[in-house]
Amino acid sequence: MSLMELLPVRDVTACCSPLTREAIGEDNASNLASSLRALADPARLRIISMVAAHEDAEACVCDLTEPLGLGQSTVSHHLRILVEAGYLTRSKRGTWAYYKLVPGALDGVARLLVTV
Amino acid sequence: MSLMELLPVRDVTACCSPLTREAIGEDNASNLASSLRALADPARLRIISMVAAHEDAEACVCDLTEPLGLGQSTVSHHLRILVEAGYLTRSKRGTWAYYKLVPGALDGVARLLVTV
DNA sequence: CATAAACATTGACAAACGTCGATGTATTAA
DNA sequence: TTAATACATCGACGTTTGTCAATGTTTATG
Repeated sequence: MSLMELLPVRDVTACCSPLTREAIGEDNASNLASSLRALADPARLRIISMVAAHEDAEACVCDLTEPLGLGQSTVSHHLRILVEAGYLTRSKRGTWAYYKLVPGALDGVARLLVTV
Repeated sequence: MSLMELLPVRDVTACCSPLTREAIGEDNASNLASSLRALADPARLRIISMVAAHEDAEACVCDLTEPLGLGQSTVSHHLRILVEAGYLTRSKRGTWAYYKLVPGALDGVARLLVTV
């Protein structure tokens, strides 16, 4: 178990000014890189997109496994990364775990990339 | 030498609609993931930021090596990834290689992440 | 031509990553 | 209580990644 797993979920929006506005510091660069690395995977991008497109804008693991063409444990793994990075929330109801987008999380990282 | 190196530099802006607007396809997810993976490294984020902050908004390898605290070959490696991903251009003058931001490249990927 | 400078490329290595199958853990249903 | 379902976690694996030292390449200079 790494240290990262014990820390609270990352708040992507609480950071620095846009990347090209002023020279980014070492720590902010590492944080932003972590946020981007969580997004930089085809399966995880599709998960985010599928969650957003799903009714009530939430989805359980079972909704994602088959369309992704990945094993259940792999999907759980990706969801975990997205939750820890602050892009998704998890709420358990019965035996199901429902995942939702965190409002503003994607916009927060997008804001840091924009140059205009 | 991989196939990727022979292809023209990726155009990040020529892609799909925002990630959360409609379900992203498999190919678009892979392409966007590649674009994000190129950004998802602290050294490369700092390179982009330093190039933007440098005078005339361009910098050579020698400008970057020391502040990054990385070897010259490592910096060249990162620059290569950023050029191939379409974020930087390279122009050689004399023995120097000058790197500049590709206008709109960062905004293109930011646009795909934004939800509003 | 010979040397030096700036950069690219190669090869090697350890660390991180994506995937899977197997197992563990709640929760519901019979 | 037993069985089944939905999901998380673990262990193992092949692949990719970031880094460096060494070498190759190009351009300017003596």
